[in-house]
Amino acid sequence: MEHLLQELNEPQREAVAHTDGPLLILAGPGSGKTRVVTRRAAHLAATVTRAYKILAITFTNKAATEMRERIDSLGVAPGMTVCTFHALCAKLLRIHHDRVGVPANFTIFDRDDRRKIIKQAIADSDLSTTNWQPSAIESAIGDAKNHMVSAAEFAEQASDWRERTIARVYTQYEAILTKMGGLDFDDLLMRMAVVLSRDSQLCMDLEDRFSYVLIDEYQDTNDAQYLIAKQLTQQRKNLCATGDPDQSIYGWRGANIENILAFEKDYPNAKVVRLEQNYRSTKRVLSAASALIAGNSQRKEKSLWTENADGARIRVVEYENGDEEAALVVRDLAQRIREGQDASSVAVFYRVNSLSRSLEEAFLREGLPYQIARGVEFYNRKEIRDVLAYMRVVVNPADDVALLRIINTPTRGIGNTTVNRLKDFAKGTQQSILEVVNTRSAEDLGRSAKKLKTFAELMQRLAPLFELPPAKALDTILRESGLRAMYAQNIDLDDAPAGNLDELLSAASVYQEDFPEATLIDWLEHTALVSDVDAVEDGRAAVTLMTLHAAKGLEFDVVYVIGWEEGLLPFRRRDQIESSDVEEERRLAFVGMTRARKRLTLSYVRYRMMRGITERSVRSPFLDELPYNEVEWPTKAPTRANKRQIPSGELPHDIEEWHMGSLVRHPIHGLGQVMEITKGARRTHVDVQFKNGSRRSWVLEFADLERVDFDEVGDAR
DNA sequence: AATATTCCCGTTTTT
DNA sequence: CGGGAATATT
Repeated sequence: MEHLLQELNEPQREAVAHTDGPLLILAGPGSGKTRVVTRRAAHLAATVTRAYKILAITFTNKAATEMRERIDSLGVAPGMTVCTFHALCAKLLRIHHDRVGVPANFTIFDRDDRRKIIKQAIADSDLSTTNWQPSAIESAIGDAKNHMVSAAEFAEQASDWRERTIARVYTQYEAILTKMGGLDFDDLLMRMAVVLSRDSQLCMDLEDRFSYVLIDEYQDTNDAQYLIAKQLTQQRKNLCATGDPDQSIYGWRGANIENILAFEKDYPNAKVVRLEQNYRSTKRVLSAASALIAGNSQRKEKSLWTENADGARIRVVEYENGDEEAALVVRDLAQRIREGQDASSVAVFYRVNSLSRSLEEAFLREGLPYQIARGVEFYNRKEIRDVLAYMRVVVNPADDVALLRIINTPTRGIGNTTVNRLKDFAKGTQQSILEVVNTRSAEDLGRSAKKLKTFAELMQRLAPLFELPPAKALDTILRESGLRAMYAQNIDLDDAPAGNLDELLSAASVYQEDFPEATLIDWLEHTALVSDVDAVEDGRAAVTLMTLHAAKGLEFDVVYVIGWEEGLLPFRRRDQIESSDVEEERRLAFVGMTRARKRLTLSYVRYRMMRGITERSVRSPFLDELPYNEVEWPTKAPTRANKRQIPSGELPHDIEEWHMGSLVRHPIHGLGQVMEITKGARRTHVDVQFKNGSRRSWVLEFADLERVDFDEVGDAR
């Protein structure tokens, strides 16, 4: 087992060699975390325990797969459990369904399903979706579940009318879920956390089953996940948490950075290992990123260092507008690629997806291959969801969401009127829609009674499929339902649905081979929880475009991060006075920067068009936090000859902080002072007295003015 | 029931 | 400006 401890630096070795008791691995970017985690798991399996006693939990399937593969390659006996939090909970809830109080065949509802049910719940509560936005209610409920607040508790705590109303919808939402035998993603975690806190015997049994627990990306855990981890390791405290508070970027999704920050308080005798040596980036990249993140107060300090080369200075570039930015960034990276840089090791990151459009156009114009990393897709395609809906009803006939999807797909003459009638019959009863169809008389069902009968017979025929292996069941469904025929008809060259169905079929076959014992329920669960089928293809010779969030965990030789502007990089919603969480935004910028191995370019524009409106923008204050000498600052605006740049500034550049007395600069009139500023409902006017004697006024948005810091006027930098 | 039109809304999104 | 969804049209 000595080889597991080879080729490690000192803290890495310490972490790998640690066996019993709590361990916190604070892993800076590029510090070899995965290597340490996998080695440690292998080491445990070889020394103090057996592989099947180890549980490794990740957040994404991708991470789980990678970890599993790397552990396998270390020559560990098979049997280790490596899975996502959600998959773990789904499995455990399924096994212990009677103790939890959920049906054994519960369906996992995804975001789409959830939205539909929420709309239903809003309607059931006699509210209009105009006044009560489904998305707002959805996030309120999701929030509650992240904090393990049940509908009843929510209602109890509700202090105003709005909250009481949301409580009503939440209650109704839960009622619908229960009736349908469904759990949403948040439920998987919440139910598990709740059952563990009530059932100490179960905790002990599970701790017996999994003696060593390892959690990756611990900074991203929410309250439920935190509790699950805690309860799974109650007796022996064999919890190893790895992560980096500086890379916590999912606070808005319920992740609680305190979980990792307070780890030592939760586990007082915890061993803490800091992985600070970086093997990825140049010294310049690292010091710039470090300087930026030092601006945060909520952190566990690390001093990142590297033996890598100094590297090129970080470039900060100013462009006139988004189109120019896109065009010139693409031209710049095209040049790099021409010089021999591999396109697949080049990436462009942005804060919001909308910035990808102009980039895409630029890539197309330049004729350069690119790929946009957007997850989901495959299992979200209509044809895939159609088939899966059939399977869902087969497995769980109470699943009305799925049933309503397929009742007229392919079209079989069952229209809205009929469907509404069915819904009415089912409402307020414990009957599912399918039961209504099966039990109501022909008179009740109305004109479409015959067609409903035919449909009911179809479902009757499909019902026994639930005990068949997935591929076989899938094939039968495709044939019997008429879906295959339906999709065989339209052969769009673009994306052939029929081909996707075949792909799904082969995925089922592969699954079946991998897990010969698996049932349709397992396969369905798999499809609900594993959706990264066609995420980013690596190895393709294309430049990668993605959001900063999506970039976490990846690395590229050459990185561009665009849109370093006030309101966009520390993102601020227009209607929000407070910028949401500047520290999290700074971490996001940090994550983006630390993806770069060799070259890093940050850009901002003077005018940014968003939602069809062009607005004057102010460069991100984050740029001012970068170390002055490590950065190649913009010298002059490329298309504005006589515009002087401010290389660094301490004062905020926020347009909303313009007030009387502000010093400004105009390309023609030169230096001036704001004499008057009037905020109208739509436009803000400025009146400026210039040093050269002229006095002018503009609408601020269109004024070619730039704010100047007081101490820069004398400073001829 | 399929298609055209208008309307609305706008950050990130591991499962 | 542009996508998705609700609504109107044939």
